[in-house]
Amino acid sequence: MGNLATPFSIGRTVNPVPGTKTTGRILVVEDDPAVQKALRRLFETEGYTVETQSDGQSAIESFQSSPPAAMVLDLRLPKVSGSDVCKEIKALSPSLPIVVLSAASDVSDKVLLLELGADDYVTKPFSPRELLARVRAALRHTTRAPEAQVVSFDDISVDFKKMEVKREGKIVVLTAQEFKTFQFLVQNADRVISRDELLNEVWGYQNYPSTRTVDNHILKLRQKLEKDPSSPVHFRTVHGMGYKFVR
Amino acid sequence: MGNLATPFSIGRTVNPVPGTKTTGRILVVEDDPAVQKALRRLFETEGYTVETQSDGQSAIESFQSSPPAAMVLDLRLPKVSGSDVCKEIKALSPSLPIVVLSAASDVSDKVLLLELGADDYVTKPFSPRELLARVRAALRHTTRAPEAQVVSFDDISVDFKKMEVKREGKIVVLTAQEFKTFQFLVQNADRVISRDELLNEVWGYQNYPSTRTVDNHILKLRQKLEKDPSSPVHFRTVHGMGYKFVR
DNA sequence: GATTCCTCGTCAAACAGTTGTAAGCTTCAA
DNA sequence: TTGAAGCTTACAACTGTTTGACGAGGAATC
Repeated sequence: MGNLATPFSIGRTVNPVPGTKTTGRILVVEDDPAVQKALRRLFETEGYTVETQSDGQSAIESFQSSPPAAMVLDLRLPKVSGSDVCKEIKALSPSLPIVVLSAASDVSDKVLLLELGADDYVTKPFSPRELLARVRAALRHTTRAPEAQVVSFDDISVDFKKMEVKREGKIVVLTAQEFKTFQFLVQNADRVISRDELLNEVWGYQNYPSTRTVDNHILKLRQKLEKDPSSPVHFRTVHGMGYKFVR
Repeated sequence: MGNLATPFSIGRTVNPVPGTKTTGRILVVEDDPAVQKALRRLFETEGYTVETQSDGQSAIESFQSSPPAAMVLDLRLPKVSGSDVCKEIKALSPSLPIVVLSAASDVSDKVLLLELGADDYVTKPFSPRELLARVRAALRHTTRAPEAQVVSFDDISVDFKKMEVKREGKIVVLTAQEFKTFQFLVQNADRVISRDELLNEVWGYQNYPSTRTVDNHILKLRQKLEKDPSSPVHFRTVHGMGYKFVR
């Protein structure tokens, strides 16, 4: 199910898997409990994980302890104003998408938003769908990595845009999950990857199946892509550790 | 504001192609230093080179000494007005994309903009993402080879200008939404496109229907354009991912 | 080298999620 | 008021994923 390339696993850079669903953790900063609740529901029903904070100070702390995939920020906040939160966070992490909620009067002032560094905004009262759409758009644009679109090796070539894998010139049909797994492995070639990591990165937070599931997907990939699936060359097992993809 | 995502803004297709390189030099003409700074940051984080000028006179001089790839121009400028700058530069170099920043009151009449020769405009306050999108779109105009106005395949031909689709020489009537969907798919042929992306790009922010709606439109397109709608050749389903249009 | 414990590969049934389709509803404009 | 477009809903049909069982193969210990 959902996945997102959690861009922020602890202390390591992970290649996001593009083309996956845009789920992930969203930090909602809003002081009105009613709105907070509504926003939580809105995003959760769409498969996002939601963290809420009611004031600017805790928002920044939360951001620092575990950066979310995107942020929805009310400009009217107690203590530290939303504007300051926005500026501060954008200074720390320019690529983090921030969508600002504001009263119409807040943004009457020329280009305030631009100066804040916010990516987008909706004015209250806003349509839930519009907010959703904007958050999605914001996420999508940052998620899209300008990575190689086509990778070839051996007699195999992969086109990530088309989501197409060829072997000896013939198209090999991979399922969505197989493809995501393959893509992650390819983009992390030569590195040993544990089942847990695969589950985290390819499957994501939402559902977390057993490690046997990973085995099965590796099995399928071997069957479909290895010359001799019983003695795999590319999809190597690292006993007691996980798997390693070698070109 | 016009809907960015609709393929019909300003008489031309906004085709958000992912992976498009966003490089080039942008000349920003803006007198407010704060806004100037914010714009610089906005574009620079996206990989553009930015040159700023604070008044019309220097803008024109800068343009003449080294023409940029695109221009962002505030209408309210000291000395020479933005309008005059726009006219003058468009006279010198009609193909240079110019996106105008204006207060809502300035452009009460769209005709004005046409007279100026501006390619697009955003009114303050604007969403940074929107400005970015419009500049990108404007750049694509000139950067890209002009897109085919007529596309043919199989026994189908589409004339995007006329908004006319023919099958076996006979006109097939598509509704507006069907046509937009079709157009987006055709212009992103071979790429797997998720329902979310379609909703964002074809439907846009203002209304954001359920993903089932997308299915229905695909259904209609298949019925109208596929030889055998029950085993579609062109409008392919990519299970768990979305759709892919193949010629 | 034999024994034991653990990990991994494999399979097919059960389950869950996704998509196709039709029918009804809402909206908007004529 | 009516009709067309397009959105929503419901559900069946389908496809892919997960699980659990079992045996084979490694690793560690003696």
